[in-house]
Amino acid sequence: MRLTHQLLRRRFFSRSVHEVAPELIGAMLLFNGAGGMIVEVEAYHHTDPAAHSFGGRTARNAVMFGPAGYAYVYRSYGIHWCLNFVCEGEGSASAVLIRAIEPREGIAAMRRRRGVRDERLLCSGPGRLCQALGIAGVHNGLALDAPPFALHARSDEPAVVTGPRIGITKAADIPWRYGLKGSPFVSKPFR
DNA sequence: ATGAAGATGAAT
DNA sequence: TTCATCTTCATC
Repeated sequence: MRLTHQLLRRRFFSRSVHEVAPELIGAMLLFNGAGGMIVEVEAYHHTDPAAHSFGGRTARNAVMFGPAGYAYVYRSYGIHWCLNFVCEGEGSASAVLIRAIEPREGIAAMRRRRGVRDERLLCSGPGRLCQALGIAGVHNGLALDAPPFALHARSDEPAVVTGPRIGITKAADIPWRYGLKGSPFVSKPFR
């Protein structure tokens, strides 16, 4: 893989979550050398009733209230782990949920951790991609610009599509899911 | 102490 | 469509 493109630093994430989310489409996410291109994300602004931080600071969402550029990892449905990138200024408590990546690096390790061969089933979904990359609760609060994380800016501007979010009951109609147009690696098709 | 809901995924 | 699985948070 060519690493000619820029590493995403804290400044990249220190902006509105609605600017950062679409710009993450096409970026490269690596964790301990395994990962791929981000093809689907969801924006969670603190004013959004569906955001974990909406009801105020708790033990679980504390990282969301910290500075931008850190990983917020939480347990979903008692079984899965989900990865977010904290954005905006400290105290804003807004983040982007990483929902799917197109596998590029460390595919053998991903298959081993996931127990499936089909590349479309490796990282297409927030729980799946965490399992494939080996991301878990112990990684909550880690900086995104230092190992084991490595995030690289996209070199071209891809075609981005939007739609309502997945698995949301409150504010389900808010179209803050962003995806790479035509990608077969999104967790659910855009329409 | 208890209970209901939950930013999911896999099987049926 | 059902269900596994369990943390989190509000309520009693």
